[in-house]
Amino acid sequence: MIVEILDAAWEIARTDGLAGLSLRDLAAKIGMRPPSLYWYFDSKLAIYDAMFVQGNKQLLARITEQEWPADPREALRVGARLFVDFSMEDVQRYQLLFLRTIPNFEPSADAYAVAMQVYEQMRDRFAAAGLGGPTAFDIWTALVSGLSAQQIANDPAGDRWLRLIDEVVDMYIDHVTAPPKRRKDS
Amino acid sequence: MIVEILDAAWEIARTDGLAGLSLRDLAAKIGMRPPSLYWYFDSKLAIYDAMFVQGNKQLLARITEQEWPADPREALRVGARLFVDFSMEDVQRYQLLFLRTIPNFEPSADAYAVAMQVYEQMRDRFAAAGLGGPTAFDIWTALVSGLSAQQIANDPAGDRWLRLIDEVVDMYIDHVTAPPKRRKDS
DNA sequence: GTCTATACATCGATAGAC
DNA sequence: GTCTATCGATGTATAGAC
Repeated sequence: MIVEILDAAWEIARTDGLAGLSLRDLAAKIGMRPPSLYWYFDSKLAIYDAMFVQGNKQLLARITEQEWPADPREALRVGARLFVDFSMEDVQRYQLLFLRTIPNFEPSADAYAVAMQVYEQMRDRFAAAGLGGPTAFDIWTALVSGLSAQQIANDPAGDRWLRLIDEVVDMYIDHVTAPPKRRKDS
Repeated sequence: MIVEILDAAWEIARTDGLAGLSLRDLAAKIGMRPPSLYWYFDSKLAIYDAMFVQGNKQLLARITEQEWPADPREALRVGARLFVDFSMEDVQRYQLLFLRTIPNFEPSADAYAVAMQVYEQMRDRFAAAGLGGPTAFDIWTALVSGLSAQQIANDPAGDRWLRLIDEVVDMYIDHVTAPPKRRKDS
């Protein structure tokens, strides 16, 4: 039953926006009365919390199922595409997982733990490719996050930033594999 | 008076979230009754619209006032820092201007025109630095957008991504000034 | 310009019967 | 587990007096 509720919640979020989700509509969509929802969830925020977990688990599954090329360049391309695709697929899910947009909602400890699993999976996969330390990884997350954000905000139905992935990956690899340069301020 | 209303609106948004803005609270904050607001604005969305314009004008002013170094590398650093600083300063403003988070709100034509001015200002300044065409600019906006997004989402009070700006700019400049390489897929 | 009064919808949540 | 009934708050918006 919980699964049905969450499915309906996602569906409503996709049409009315994440903040547009109401317990009335949610209950109606599954042929229930609003109070019945409280048998499954303590509050509306608890529903957001469960959706947050669900979304992160979906992403985690993608990462696990993905076949990861041994070549670092190819691995990065695959990883970036995976993330941007996942974000574009469902903008409301993207908002819930990666932007702080619902007032008073922050993931519970349990939910946050799942999000951390996603982060660690990506970081470990990144480290396995031998592509540098924590700073390099922060730059990498900024690149992927930026491509997603621009794609979703400014060309949600197109591929204006999606198609830049290969070039960005090349830029990034050239950078992290280049010999360190003296800069005037160092 | 309009200015007072908008000031109060921003203040409420900063404490209750952008979506948490209510005409009741807004009127109360400036010693008015809710209906009086309708003398100044046609609706609540019109208030968001005015805030959207205000925020974009603030950013436009920053760009105009900024002293822009002649050296492209320095100019990019300054530009990136300007944008990330501006975003971090007021997360709710960042949400309103750059994320689509309020259900049913989209900027009016007039408001959108101001946003376009910002975009064109940045694009022209970028072109003036002789740093390449439209694709290069799209990559640049993705970089800056990604640094902002990560900084705000994951280290709002720190500088974990802010301090990566110099390195990212170097990476970017190395890329756009490098001789084009043959890639295996080209 | 600002008010009182109020309409009217919607919301999250609880009590308690079944 | 699900319901009816309902609370109390909140929301945007309008009519009309002053």
